[in-house]
Amino acid sequence: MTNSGPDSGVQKPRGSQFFLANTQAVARAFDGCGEVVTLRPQQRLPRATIQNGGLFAIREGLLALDVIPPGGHRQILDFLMPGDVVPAPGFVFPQSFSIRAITPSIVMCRPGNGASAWPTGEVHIDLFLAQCYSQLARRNIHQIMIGQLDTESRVASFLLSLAMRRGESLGATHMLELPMSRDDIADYLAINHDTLSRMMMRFETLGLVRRINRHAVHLTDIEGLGRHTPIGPLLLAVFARPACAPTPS
Amino acid sequence: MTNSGPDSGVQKPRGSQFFLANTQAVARAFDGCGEVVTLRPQQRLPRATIQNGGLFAIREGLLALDVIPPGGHRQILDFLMPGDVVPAPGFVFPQSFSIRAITPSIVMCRPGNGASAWPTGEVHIDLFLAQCYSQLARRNIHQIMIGQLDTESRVASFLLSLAMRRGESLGATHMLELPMSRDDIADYLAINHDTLSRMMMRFETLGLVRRINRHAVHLTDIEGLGRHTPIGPLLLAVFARPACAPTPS
DNA sequence: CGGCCCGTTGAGGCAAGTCAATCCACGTGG
DNA sequence: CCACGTGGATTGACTTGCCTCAACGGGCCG
Repeated sequence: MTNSGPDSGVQKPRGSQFFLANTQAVARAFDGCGEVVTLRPQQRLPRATIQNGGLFAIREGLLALDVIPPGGHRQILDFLMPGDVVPAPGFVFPQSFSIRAITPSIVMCRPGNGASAWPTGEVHIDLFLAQCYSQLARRNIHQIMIGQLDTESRVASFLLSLAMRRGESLGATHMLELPMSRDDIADYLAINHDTLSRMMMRFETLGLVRRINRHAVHLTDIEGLGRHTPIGPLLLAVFARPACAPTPS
Repeated sequence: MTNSGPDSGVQKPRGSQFFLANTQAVARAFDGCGEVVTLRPQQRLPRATIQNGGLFAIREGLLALDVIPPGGHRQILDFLMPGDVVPAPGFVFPQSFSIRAITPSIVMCRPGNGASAWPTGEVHIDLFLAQCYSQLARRNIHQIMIGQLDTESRVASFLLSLAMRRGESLGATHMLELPMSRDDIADYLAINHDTLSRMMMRFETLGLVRRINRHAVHLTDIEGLGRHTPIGPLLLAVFARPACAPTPS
């Protein structure tokens, strides 16, 4: 891997500017064509809304995309942030899927799945294709994390990817909020929360992170964390920019 | 949803007819706008082709979508069959991803990712949105399989899902070809091939399957297999129809 | 007939899961 | 301002399912 080294920090200055642009573009595209839902923590999008199909765009807040298969444990497929767009048709079995707010959130819901839902030829559709690809890319990475990394690598990858998604470029150190509970993180990483806790403690004794409180950690050694995951480059490629969005012409 | 209950068996006569229709629609949409590549077993799509981006449609054969992260093991994200369409932008890190033929295959490659690649307003774009959603749905299910099922359930789920994808509706018994190697299956299920082998043997002694030869098994007790996976309804929803395709109006 | 590759077994170890106890942060009410 | 209760987080002891590694077997092809 060529860029977990010292030069990996070389900043592509895309981060927050692009992020903002993307979020706003999404908001514009959804404007006036669907309901806007406000959610309080732990509240879910109404099932009816989900079963209507369509697209969900995150306007504000942090949310979790949950699945609870019949007779199974909860699993979190993704954490959603402003600018993310999730297509309902990906939820093949709507009663098992839900979108749950972790912090107070605003979600825009746009009905209709096909291109016909948009005025023909409009750029919006490219935007949503890009979002769709982005979702796919994230699932692919997540799959790799779950499928072949051990606990240590998973946790390190998670912390790094979250820091990357949070927008700004990464320095040597980074303050990271973790609004979600340990259970949420554990369910995202497909490990149990005891093991997660042990691993976080281990990272602390290794001097990689410092716990501020329940909902915030200070990543004191980004590069060190990077050495604990084999997929640093992949994470950068997927999470360091909000989407494989088309460059606006 | 309405189709997990006992009435879910109520056959939407989707199976093979729809499957054929879908495959043909995809072929038409790709016709004349990109190269057609023929692959022999274990051959991969040229890296250059993948890095060009665009979409890949399977015309014939069985293929595997591989990832080999830098320094990691091979992982198979999906098995691809005729009618499937995979968007390259999902491969965030093209040098890690590849499309490999398992049986002799034909793949159509269409350049361009955005809607602009298609004549505006054409139905094709709906078709590909649907395919994109279908990919997403499959990744979601796969995630659940890897993330929370034990070995036994994974193998049972795999056998069932493969039988479902093969088109026809399932009876009490089913002849299933397994053109891929045990290693391929193991890498798809994120278990090692020793464990997989043990599990297949176990299913045989339980009377659930009968091994015909290296590349074929007879599923002698579909319902029994179903009792070994908690996610039967999910599998049906995702795999029993080729895609969440738009109903042609 | 012989070699090779793929698949099947077996023995043993370890990482991670389970279960249960404890700790701590935080809010509440006296 | 402090005792108290609650729920999340941490820790420890124990168990186990799966991986590892190594040997064996059996088709398949030259």
